[in-house]
Amino acid sequence: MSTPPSPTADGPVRVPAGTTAQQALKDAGVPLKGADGAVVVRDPATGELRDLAWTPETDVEVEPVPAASPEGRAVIRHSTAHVLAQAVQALFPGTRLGIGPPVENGFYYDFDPERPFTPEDLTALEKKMTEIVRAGQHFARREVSDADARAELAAEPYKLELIGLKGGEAPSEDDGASVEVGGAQLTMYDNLDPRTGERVWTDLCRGPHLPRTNAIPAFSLTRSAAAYWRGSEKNPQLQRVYGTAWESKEAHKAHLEQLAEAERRDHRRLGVELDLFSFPDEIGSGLAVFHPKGGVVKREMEDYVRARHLEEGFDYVGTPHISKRGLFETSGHLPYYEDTMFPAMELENSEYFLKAMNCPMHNLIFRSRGRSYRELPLRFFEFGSVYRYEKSGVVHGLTRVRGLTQDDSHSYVTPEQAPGEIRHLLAFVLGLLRDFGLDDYHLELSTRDESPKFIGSDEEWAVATRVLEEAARETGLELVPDPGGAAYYGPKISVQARDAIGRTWQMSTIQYDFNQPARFGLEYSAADGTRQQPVMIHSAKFGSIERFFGVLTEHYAGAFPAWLAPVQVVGIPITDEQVPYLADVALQLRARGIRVEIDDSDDRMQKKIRTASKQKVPFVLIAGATDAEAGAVSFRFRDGSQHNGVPVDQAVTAIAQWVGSRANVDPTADALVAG
RNA sequence: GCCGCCUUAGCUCAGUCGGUAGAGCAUCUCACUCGUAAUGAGAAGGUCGUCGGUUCGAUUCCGACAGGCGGCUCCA
Repeated sequence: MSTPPSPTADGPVRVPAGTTAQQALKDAGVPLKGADGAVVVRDPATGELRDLAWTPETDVEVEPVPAASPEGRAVIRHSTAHVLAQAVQALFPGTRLGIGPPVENGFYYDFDPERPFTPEDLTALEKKMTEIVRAGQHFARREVSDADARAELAAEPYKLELIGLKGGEAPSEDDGASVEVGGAQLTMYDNLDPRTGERVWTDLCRGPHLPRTNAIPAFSLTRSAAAYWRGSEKNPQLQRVYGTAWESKEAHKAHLEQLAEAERRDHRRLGVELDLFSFPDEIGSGLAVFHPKGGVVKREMEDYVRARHLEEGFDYVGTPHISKRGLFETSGHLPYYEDTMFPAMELENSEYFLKAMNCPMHNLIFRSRGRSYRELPLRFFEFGSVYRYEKSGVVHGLTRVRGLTQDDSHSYVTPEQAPGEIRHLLAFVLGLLRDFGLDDYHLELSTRDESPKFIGSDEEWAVATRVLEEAARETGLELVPDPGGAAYYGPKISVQARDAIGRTWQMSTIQYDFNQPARFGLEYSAADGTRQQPVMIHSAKFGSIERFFGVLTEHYAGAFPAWLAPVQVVGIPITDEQVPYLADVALQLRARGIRVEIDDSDDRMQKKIRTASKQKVPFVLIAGATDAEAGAVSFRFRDGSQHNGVPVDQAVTAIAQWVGSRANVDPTADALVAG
């Protein structure tokens, strides 16, 4: 017996009036089970998704939506969220319901329980959910009037609030409320016992849902945490339970494996294992120290970035870490950021702040003497250390710290030069990211919204935004709008890079600023002898060195490219006899600038290989008596491949060339021979 | 900042129903001298995050603080 081909899986299916969508799909041979099976249908008249039990009043053509599609997964996850809520109310009677939408890779449901959930509670909930899924309860849609819904949900204050929202302003998409009360008509979803038809549980919900709970192929709960009701810190906090659900057990397993991989790559874990950096309590939260091995990687990054800036026409400058209050008043930062800066120190009747941004100091360098149009574009660059008093709950490894170093530059240009300068900066930062092995990215354009925090005229914003947008479009990269995400002084482009396991990170930013030049009274002499105000373009290429360090560590899972690796070569003697021989090889490598160590410990050589592998050293050179007599060494690479009996001078040259090429792929026996 | 959880040797973690603690790895010493991911034996290492309370006695129970983790809010 074979499943008939489903030519209609992607095409429309006719649902006759008075027939359920499910029956019509079945008659048309559309699969209803498995990852390709339809879970809901799209009503082309409205574009909305409908339950399979939907029975149209007139003939209609619908599109089946398979489980293994973004919308199909969202339906599975939304239905699983309902099962979770039912399980919570079964195990913890009296718990009130918040909202429970699908999200990327899963779902959550917010609750107001008697007490917060423990990990054991989650295990018990998962078990209860499995029972509910196995029971095969029907999800039954029921339209209700607002008044009836209010009566029915008298004990659910949060749901009542949502009903209240429906009448007034539309619930915003991003607080998740729309999944419950998105339409004009309120609906309830009843979970019915498949044998008795008895109503087991019910929830205010817009739908659509799977036909039955046992149509949920695979799910698990992942964690619980607090979340503000409707996303505002002014509101009380509810207990949010996160879970994931998928169209198949395989997809579920693959997702859990991806989470495990992310954990293995966590830069905080690798930072300890590879002895790269730490956050001593004695210094303070969010303040990193780099150990010698991390210091090597950091310095290689900085050296390369500094060299590239010089090649691209930037002038390297230097500025102090603290400044008097007036500077940040002039720049206009203080009213916006004083509470996220470290508190002022009082000295000699002046208040000094640790700097949280570099631009004001660069402006002073610009202003230190008269400037000519002939000097423009004038580009100041430095590794500027800044300090930001991040709230205690947001500090996170190297990606969110309180002390960081920006590879920060400010280009001063004429208004006419601005578009060209932005193109130049964009090409530069994209090239830099590529040089470090990040080559998959999209751009985000952050603009102002109606908030009063943005300064400057509408026209100025319009010009700046248009200039940025045009330069961004020219790259051909995907451009995602981010309204309201701009800095107070101007719009920005940010580069979002995708790492080796598909996560995106905000890296570079390019900001167009017409405000600070005015506030600092910056000017240059134009060709006609008049004094003109330059435009200032802020740009951080990595964002912060610390953050980029963390991202690279995770991107490469700690196995840095050879040119960045803290230790590039480890020499392993078969017996102590070969230590002097390897020491000589090491000397030759060091003469070529290679970072090499000899493992002359009294471990067995197998153990030394294991140690070098765990340290993710790109080149292991092994030498025994055979090699020494032949004037050769034997290579072992990270992937376990070997290249034995290589004459020393060839080996030294091959390694030096590989490192010098700044290749971001792992060296292997084949690659080295080919190279 | 808010909510919850966590903090025992350098790392990962046991354990003590209240009577001052243990393993593996790492470190050090000795033996072994070995051809591509763990040789064996021994030693050393902890005022159980800090401060306070309860108690005859606190690493254990309670509280505060610090640091960490997961979220939320925030992110120039």
